[in-house]
Amino acid sequence: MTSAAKGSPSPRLTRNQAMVYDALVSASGAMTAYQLLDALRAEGLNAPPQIYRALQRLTDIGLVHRLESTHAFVACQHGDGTGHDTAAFAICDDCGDVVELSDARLARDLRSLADGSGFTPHRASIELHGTCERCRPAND
Amino acid sequence: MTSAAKGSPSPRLTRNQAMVYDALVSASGAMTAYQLLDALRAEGLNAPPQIYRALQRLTDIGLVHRLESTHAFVACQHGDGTGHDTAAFAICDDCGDVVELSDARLARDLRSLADGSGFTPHRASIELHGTCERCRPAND
DNA sequence: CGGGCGAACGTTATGATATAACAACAACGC
DNA sequence: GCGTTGTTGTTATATCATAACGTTCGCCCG
Ligand SMILES: [Zn+2]
Ligand SMILES: [Zn+2]
Ligand SMILES: [Zn+2]
Ligand SMILES: [Zn+2]
Repeated sequence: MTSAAKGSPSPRLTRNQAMVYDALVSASGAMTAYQLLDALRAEGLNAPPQIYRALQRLTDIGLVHRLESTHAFVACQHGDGTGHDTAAFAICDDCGDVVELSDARLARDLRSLADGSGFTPHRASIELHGTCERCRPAND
Repeated sequence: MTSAAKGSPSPRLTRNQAMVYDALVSASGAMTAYQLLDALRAEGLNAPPQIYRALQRLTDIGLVHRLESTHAFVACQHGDGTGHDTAAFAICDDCGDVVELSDARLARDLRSLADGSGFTPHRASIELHGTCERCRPAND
């Protein structure tokens, strides 16, 4: 029924989880929890916990990423959320567009940098703020 | 008088800014704005805007960094806050300790990764969560 | 000296983000 | 049927951050 509940490697989504995920996929960029709530009131979601619970599950299984620097959430741009341990996000401060970048070299550098100080990383949050290609000519 | 107002390249700090900065330097790790407020009530700071304004100025001039993933603030560990455009933070989820890492290779990789998608970065937020050296044996 | 002016301050109120807690309900194995 | 487990809907509350406004401070210049 929803675009996400089919034959993916992820566990099946509940109704609320699918609604939130579909909203994020339809959106061209990131959305905050309360933007999602506003968008989904018409479909029966009324209160923050319903949104945050769905987002928690979706981020746990890797279908959605949380952008710490903007308190927003974005659908994973790598299909089903499998296979990237170190993702970086390029966030355009002009238009809000978000691109998910993945790079093995970056992951390796981060790991070795952490190792150098005896740190064992479990997760990383890498967010670049700046201007995207489309917005650059305008404010050059 | 304060530890920061001397012959640095930064402008002199006001009384409130110095109080907040000193509190962060004294703290071994990061503090949230409201933790700072609680710590500085005895010295006359009463309301959130006083804290947030000082933090804004301190982060603008590079003496303090904001940790997006924990909504906390930490004094720059590179002396006076000059000369690092790409800092990464290793945050121990066990003890809260924060180490500021700086690496030219990481900065270069990030820049080339962004360039590859036409993105012009202005600032980066790189935060690693995990376990620090001292805490690792305990929960291995 | 004494305005004039811009930055910083103190205060009140409010906005934005996120979670605790609990009762009702559905799904499943037995 | 019946316990177990996880999801749901709901209310209330906690946590993080800023708007707005009048006052005071520091400092330059006439
Ligand atoms: Zn992804
Ligand atoms: Zn843009
Ligand atoms: Zn620093
Ligand atoms: Zn630790």
